[in-house]
Amino acid sequence: MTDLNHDIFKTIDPDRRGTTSEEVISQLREMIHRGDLRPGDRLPPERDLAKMLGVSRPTLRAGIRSLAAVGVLQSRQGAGTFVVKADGPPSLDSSPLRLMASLHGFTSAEMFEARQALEMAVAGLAAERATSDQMATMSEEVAGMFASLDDPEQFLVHDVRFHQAVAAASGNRILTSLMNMVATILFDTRIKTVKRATDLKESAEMHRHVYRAIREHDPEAARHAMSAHLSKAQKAWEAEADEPDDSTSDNSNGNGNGAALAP
Amino acid sequence: MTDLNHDIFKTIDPDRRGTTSEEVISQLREMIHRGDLRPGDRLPPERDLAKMLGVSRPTLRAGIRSLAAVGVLQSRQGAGTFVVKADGPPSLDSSPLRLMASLHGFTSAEMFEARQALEMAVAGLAAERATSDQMATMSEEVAGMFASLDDPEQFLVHDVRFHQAVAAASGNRILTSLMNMVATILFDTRIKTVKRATDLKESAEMHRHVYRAIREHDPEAARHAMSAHLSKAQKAWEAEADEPDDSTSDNSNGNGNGAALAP
DNA sequence: ACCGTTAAATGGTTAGACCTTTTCCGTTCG
DNA sequence: CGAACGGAAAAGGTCTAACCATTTAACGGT
Repeated sequence: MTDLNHDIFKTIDPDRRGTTSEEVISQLREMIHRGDLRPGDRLPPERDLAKMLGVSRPTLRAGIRSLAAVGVLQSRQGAGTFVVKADGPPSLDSSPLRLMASLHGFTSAEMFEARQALEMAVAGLAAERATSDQMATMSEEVAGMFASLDDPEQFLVHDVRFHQAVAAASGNRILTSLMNMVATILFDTRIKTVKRATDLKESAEMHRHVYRAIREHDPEAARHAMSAHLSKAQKAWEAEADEPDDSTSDNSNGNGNGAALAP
Repeated sequence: MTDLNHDIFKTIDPDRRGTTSEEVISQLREMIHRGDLRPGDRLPPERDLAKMLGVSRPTLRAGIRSLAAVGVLQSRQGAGTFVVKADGPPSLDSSPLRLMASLHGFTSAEMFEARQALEMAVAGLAAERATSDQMATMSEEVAGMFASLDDPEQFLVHDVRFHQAVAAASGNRILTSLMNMVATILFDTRIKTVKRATDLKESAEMHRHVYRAIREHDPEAARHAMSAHLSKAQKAWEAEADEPDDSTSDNSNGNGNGAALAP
C-alpha cells in the first residue's frame, strides 16, 4: 500500500466546469486513471485531502460518496477510505441495474434472456481459450455437483463456481463483470428454485455437457449447451413462480457489491 | 408529476442495520421499488425530506448523492431533485465501467470483444422479433449512410442510430443498456476512426447485410453479419491506433450519463 | 396583455463541533 | 519474555447553522 503524501493533489481550478463536488470527482477519477491511486491504496484522511484539494470536507465527502456508490472507493469508519481492491474478478455494482429494473419495469424474462446471451458469449470464448488449469477447475465443480445431488445448497455453490470458472476462462473480464451483474439480481430467485431441488441430476448433466464442449474447444457446442442449460433453468423457475413476482425484489442493503453469482 | 406530500416517508428506524446514510438509501430505493416515487417525480425539498426521514440534511444529501451517482436521481440547483426520467431507452452510467477499466487495465481488445458479443446477441434477437416499423427505421439509417459517404460525421450519426434501432428491435432493454454502456466508452475512439473515413462504403454495405438478415428473420445470419462488421471496425481502429492509447481516456465530466452510442 | 424585475424556493457549499469505530502502542499480568 | 488488556490517537460518520448560487414563479409596471 503506497502512501502518497507527495504533491499529487492539485488544488481545484477556480474556473471549474460544473459544481465543486463534480470537480472533486473528476480529480479523483483522474488520479485513478493516471495510476496515482491504485487498487488497495488508502486515500489520505478526509481532513487532509480536503485541504489539499482546496475544498471543504463535506464537499470532498460528497465526491467520495459518489465514487463509493459506483464501487470504486470504499470507506471504513475508523480505518480510512480505500480504492477498491481488485483481487478477484472485478465486479460492477448491480444496484444500478436493480433500480433501473424497478424504474422501467423490466420483466424477469428479459433478465433471463440477457443472462443467457452473456453466458453463451463467455462459454463460446471459454471454448476457444480455456487453459488446462481452468478446465480442471470446471471439471472439479461438475464433479462437486454430482457429489451433492442430495444437498441443494452445496449443489448451488458448485453451480455458481462452475459458471465463474467458465467466465474466467473466457478471458474477458468485462463480459464476466456484466454477467455477474445480471446474475446477482437473479440470485435470490435462484436460491428458491434450487431449494425445491427438482432436477439436480439433469442440471449436473447439462453442466457436464458445457464442460465437455469447452474441453473439446468447440465454441458452438459450448454456446448451445449453455443455452440449453439456461433455458431449462428458466423453465424450472417459471414453473415455480406462481406469484406474479416482478423478480426485482430488493434485499441488499447498502451498495450491493456482493459476491459474483451465477448458476 | 404527482406531488407526494402524503405520509409515505417513514422515519428511519432507530435500530438500523448499517450507517444512517445507508438507511436513507434503502428508504429511497424502497420508495422507488414500491412505486411511491416514479420516473419524473420530484422529491420533496431536502430540508423537508430530511425532517420526514428524521435525519440531518447532510446525511440525506449523502444518500441522494449516492443514488445520483448511479443514475437514479438527478439534482438541479434551484429546481429540485428528480427521479430520472425513463423516456427513451434506459441507460446505465458508463463511468463505473470506465473506472474499472482503468483500475484493472482492461485492454481495448476486451472492450471490442465485449461489444461484439453484445451486439451479436441483440442482432440475433432483432432478427427474431423486429417489427415492420423497426425494420423500416433500420433501412432508413442504412440509406442515410449511403447518402453521406462523403460526410464522415453525418455517417457516424446514421451508424449510431442504426445500431440503436437494432438494439431497440431486440426487445431486450437490459442487453441494450449494457451494449450502450460499453459502446459509450468506445465512442471517442470511434470518432477518430470515422474521421479518417477510409471505408465508409464498405461499412455501409456491411450494415446493409445486417439489416437484410434481420429483415429475413435469420438470426444466425444477423449475428454473423454483425460480427463481421464489428471485426472489420476493430481492425480499422487497430490500424489507426499507432499511439499506445489504453483506450480508457476520460473525457466526460460529471457522471457520464451521456447519449447511447454505437456504430 | 406582455415583459421585466424581484423575491421565494431549492440545491450547493462551508464551517466547526462531536460521536463511533478502528487501529496501534504501551502497559501490565501471567 | 510474551501475550492480553486498556487507552489514546486516528479516521470516518453525523449533526447544527449559516450563507451562496441558481432556478422558478409571482408580482407589478408599462
